[in-house]
Amino acid sequence: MFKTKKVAKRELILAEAAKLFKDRGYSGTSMRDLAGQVGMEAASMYNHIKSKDELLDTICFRISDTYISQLAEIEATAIPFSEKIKALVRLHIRLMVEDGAAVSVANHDWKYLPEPRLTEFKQARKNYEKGFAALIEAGIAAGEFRPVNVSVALFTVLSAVRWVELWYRPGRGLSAEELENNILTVLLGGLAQR
Amino acid sequence: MFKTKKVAKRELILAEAAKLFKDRGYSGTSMRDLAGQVGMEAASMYNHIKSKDELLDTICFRISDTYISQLAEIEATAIPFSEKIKALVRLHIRLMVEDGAAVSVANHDWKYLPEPRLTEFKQARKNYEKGFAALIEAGIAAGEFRPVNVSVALFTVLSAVRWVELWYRPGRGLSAEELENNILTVLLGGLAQR
DNA sequence: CGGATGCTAACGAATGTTTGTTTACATTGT
DNA sequence: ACAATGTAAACAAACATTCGTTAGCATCCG
Repeated sequence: MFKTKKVAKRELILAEAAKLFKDRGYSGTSMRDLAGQVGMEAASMYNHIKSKDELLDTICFRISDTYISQLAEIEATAIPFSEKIKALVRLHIRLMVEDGAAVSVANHDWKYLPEPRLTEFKQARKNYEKGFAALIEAGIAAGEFRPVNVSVALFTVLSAVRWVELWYRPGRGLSAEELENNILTVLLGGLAQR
Repeated sequence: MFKTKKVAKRELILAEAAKLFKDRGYSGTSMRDLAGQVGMEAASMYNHIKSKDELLDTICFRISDTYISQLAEIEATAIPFSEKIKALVRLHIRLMVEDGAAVSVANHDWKYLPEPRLTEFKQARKNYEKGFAALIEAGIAAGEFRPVNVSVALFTVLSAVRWVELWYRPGRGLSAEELENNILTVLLGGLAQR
């Protein structure tokens, strides 16, 4: 007997939890709400999960780990810095489109992580930002980017991608590819006509 | 006898509520937490406020009203479209710097507004976005902006300003003015060297 | 005096989680 | 082949705690 069923149920709970956490927030979502969405009683979920905290932990760190490993991969690739930034922006957009609920939770509800995981998460994010900033800085040094304040550029780019979670619905108007191209045009080329 | 004292206490409660809602979220903040921050018992606050919902309502609509009235003012001013966009971006940054907690609450916790105020808030925001988008569209038509997707440009600009609430601390490194200039450079001129 | 403002105590409802039990099915021993 | 055993997964009920809010009473101040 394999536990494929059990894993599937756990994944179902995680997926529904991400959706509810995104819509109502972590504190605003009760285990009974979640159970209703999953299709069982709240108590029954504890056959598949350890706690509400654990759900949040799993959702947040899966996203965090994805970003970190992808950053390492891009750092190791021999392409111009502008292409590295593009690849990172594309990664953000793609993850947002494909797993928007989880990304949203990792962006907003990480603060409800209990210690010591909260500190670990913040550290991981800081490391990611540091790596991202280093790419921008190197791009400026290489003459590929304009000499703007690195932190401002970093956070402007990171934030400019967040609205996708709030607004974008695939199959309604823009395709994911058009979305990427438009955002990259604004971020890299700027709004003003040259 | 005037109620200046009562109003002052009410404003204190509102200010502390905005701070706590920002840090812990609306659902994650209890009235006892808030009372502790204000310096009285939870029950005592009800001499100054009607309910927890009312706090959220006041915080959200004060911000919303500010944006709407300022947009109307900018729309009525005879300046180039690029200057109108600049003025709006500056407004967002300035409000974020001056009243970051309230802006953050209006950005994130509006979804906990009870009906019918929730619908009113969403409608107000939609109207604001429509007005903002019209300015971008007119700017493109006038040849001031590059012909990008208007919605993408709108949300990219609106989001690019949100990180200020998460990251920027006045008096640490950048001044508010440098901040504005750097963000405007990235958004209007783009990251890439021309 | 009398209203404004604070407190303690308490309310019912909702919270995350544990307990005890049942059902259904897979595995084992013979 | 089949009863015995083990286990996964669901449930209802209850746990202690916390929630927003109200009631009743004290105290201060003009």
